[in-house]
Amino acid sequence: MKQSSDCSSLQLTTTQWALSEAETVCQQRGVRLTELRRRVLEIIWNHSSPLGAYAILDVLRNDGRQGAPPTVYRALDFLLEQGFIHRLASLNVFTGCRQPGAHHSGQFLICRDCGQVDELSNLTVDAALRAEAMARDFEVSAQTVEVLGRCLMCRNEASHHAN
Amino acid sequence: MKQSSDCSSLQLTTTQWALSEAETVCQQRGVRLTELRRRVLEIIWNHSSPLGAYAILDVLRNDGRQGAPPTVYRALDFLLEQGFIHRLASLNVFTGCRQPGAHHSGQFLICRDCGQVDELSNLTVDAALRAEAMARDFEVSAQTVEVLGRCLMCRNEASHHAN
DNA sequence: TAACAATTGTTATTCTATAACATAACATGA
DNA sequence: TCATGTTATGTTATAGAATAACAATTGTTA
Repeated sequence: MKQSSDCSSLQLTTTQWALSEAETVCQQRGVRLTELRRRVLEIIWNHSSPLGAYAILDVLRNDGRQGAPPTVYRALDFLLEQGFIHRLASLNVFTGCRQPGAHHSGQFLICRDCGQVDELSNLTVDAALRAEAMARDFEVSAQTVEVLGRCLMCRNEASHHAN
Repeated sequence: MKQSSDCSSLQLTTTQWALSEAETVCQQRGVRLTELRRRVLEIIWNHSSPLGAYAILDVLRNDGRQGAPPTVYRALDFLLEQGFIHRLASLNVFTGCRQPGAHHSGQFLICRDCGQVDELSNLTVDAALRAEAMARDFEVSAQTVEVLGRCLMCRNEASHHAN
């Protein structure tokens, strides 16, 4: 069994942890985490909330790198394929995956105010959806589970400003 | 308790049923199901699979009606607000709601081959997501639950062509 | 080094969605 | 009925998201 390192047990930022995990997985799989791909992954993890493709492109251009949309989308496609990031369909944004390389679909709580995302792995949800699919002879290839709402901090903010 | 009519118990097409339900709900709410809104709802229900906004626009233009994107999007916004249709975020398409007016989020099985959609109302999924949210002090405003895959018919098609 | 594959650069285009303002239809009270 | 305000639609332009197609570059391997 592969022993996966845990973010909290090391003296690393989450970004550093994510990058080194990605390096490891890529080596194991014989695929290349190029400078560009690495940088895009870093940009995503450095940001507190998920980023859109064009926001990532802006950062790349700030780096001094030349680039057009395909540059970003190709890197994103790679990172998605390898399971290093997730795409949130309801917002057209990308966020780092907490179980890199696992190729899972993921479930998300998304705050519509601050944009922060909480990634869940609720087996009940997953199992219930698979059961529904099976009952209908439906072959599942991907799940999109995104819960939009407001986090505690933003609710407190809002009620505070209301006074 | 309001007695809601059921599609299968009447000699109506599903489209006719959906339109008359919408009429009723609009009257109850004092909002207007205008010719345009009614027609957009009809277009969506008449089609076997969900439609994108621009596909709907094409149909409207075929009707001879003049129109630009905002024409369609405003009608869609109204229908979404009233709970007569759903938007499938993973495909950027719109599909008729089987419980019109209920303002629920819905759960969907979407066949990536034929595009057909099955709308679920799985309480376990809903409850599990709400529980996760509550545990994190997260206030839910909408759920996006979309399962992408292949329906039985399309799987049979595929294996048949493979021979 | 030659040849091939994988990656990135570049230009253009398609698809999705909204901003902003003009016009038309509807409702309401004087 | 007409003046007024509101709601809905028409219209033009643009923003935002994603991909097609081809060129140039880099990496790898025989």
